[in-house]
Amino acid sequence: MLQQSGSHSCQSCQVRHLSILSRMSTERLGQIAQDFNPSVITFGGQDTIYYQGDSARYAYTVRSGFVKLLSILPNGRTHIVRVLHTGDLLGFEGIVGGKYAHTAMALTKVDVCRFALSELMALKQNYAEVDGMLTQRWIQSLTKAEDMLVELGAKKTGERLGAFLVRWCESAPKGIEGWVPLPLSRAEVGELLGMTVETVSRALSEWKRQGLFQERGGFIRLPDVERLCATVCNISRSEVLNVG
Amino acid sequence: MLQQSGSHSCQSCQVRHLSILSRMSTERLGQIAQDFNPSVITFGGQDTIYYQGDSARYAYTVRSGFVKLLSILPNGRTHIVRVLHTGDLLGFEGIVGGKYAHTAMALTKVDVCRFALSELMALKQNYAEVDGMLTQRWIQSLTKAEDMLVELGAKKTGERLGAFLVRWCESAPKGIEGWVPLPLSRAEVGELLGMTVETVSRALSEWKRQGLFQERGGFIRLPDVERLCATVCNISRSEVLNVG
DNA sequence: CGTTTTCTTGAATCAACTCAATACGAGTGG
DNA sequence: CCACTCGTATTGAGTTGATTCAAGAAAACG
Repeated sequence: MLQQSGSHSCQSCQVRHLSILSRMSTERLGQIAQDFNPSVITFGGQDTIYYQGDSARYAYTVRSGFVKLLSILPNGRTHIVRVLHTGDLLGFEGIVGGKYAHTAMALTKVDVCRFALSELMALKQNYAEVDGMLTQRWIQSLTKAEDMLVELGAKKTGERLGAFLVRWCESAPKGIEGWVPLPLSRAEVGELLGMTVETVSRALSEWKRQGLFQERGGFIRLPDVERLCATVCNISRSEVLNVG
Repeated sequence: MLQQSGSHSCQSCQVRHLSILSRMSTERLGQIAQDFNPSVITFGGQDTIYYQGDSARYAYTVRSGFVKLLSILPNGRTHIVRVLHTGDLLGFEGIVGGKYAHTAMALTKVDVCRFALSELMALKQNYAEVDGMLTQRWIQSLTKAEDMLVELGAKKTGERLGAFLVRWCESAPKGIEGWVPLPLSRAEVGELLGMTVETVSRALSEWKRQGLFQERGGFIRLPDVERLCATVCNISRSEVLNVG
């Protein structure tokens, strides 16, 4: 499934406040209309948005749904590098080296806004607001990647899974009554956190039994975050997340 | 040990070609002299350049020597996030959030060029060459961090160590006859790759016996990279433990 | 409804860790 | 120069956390 619904107007975009254009005034937005021609495209779950190594012509912003970025090793193993949702930018790394660094795959039905990298670069040069947002995004992605690196390098499986769940529930778009969508299979969680399906399943089952974790049709809930953190490594929430 | 040798001239800088100013013409360089006032500072091995969480006023470029960036977890464990050498930029993340994300520590005697973040940001705004270089650096660090993430998430200890050695020998400044400086203790290699001192030591000793790895006073050499890779990827128990 | 995929659970195995002891090397001071 | 220390590296033995292999149970799908 792949559906293209033509060019949209940035002015009327519902998720612009989450995008790299969030700092732009409405009048400035009008100016860019001629040089910036994004398309809105819809992908179905499991669809590939682009492939690792493909020559990169476009970058994308997620309008709705979830996307995973994965790195495929020569030996066939795959690792999920990042999971993206509304407002996140992907494919931008193409401006250095000209190739996509990962394969981007839709985890759910996904709406993206697609635009040429060349147009984005022009925008960055001519509009300080865009340049500032891009800078901010990179530093944030770098910080996030490095945080993950520390997770993988210095923590045990249980701690990693616990920290992941807590962070996910805090950052993902919330549903009702604390139920948060988690469009990842056990296997995918494993690929993200560097552990096997079985290990993920065992830990989640155990926490379910202890009333620390609930799940219903693709949504999850953590009834007692403090206690989960304590159980996982006998430390507080802030320590699990490594925040001051 | 900390020694400040006052402001230097970018024009006469020996390592400018490796820095974020590499793309600037000599005449353009003259223009920035009034607004850009870097200092050259020397640190001794083990000195801390800045601390994780400190409010960030400066960024630095490594002129010579090696620097480690480390993340310290609440439970006391530390993880080395990156090792930097000549030409690398550090501390730049301070422009978002205003704090350093890591502790930067000198592994050897180190010369850095220090400049105010505010000055760097002004430079970035006024000179497209600098902006371009920063962008490039940023994407490269992100790509590197994500590569490391995959290493930690999807590979076993031997594979990680092997890959690290090969990469190090390819990217570090070379000495004579293939001897490359490695200013990291076994413990530090472990902190970088998420394994214990003992595991690092065991693998290196084994490879030494097999003639795949040599070491002399802080310098290392890989006589047969191909065979090392072959050995590392066939993770047979008898080979690793040398039994049978 | 059966079929397929995903999830769970158990048992056995193994890689990597911890603990512990020894060896090496650099530096210090008698 | 040797004995002493201190930090680092090596090596061994035992333990354990996580994996692999395998078999059921539960969802999801057409």
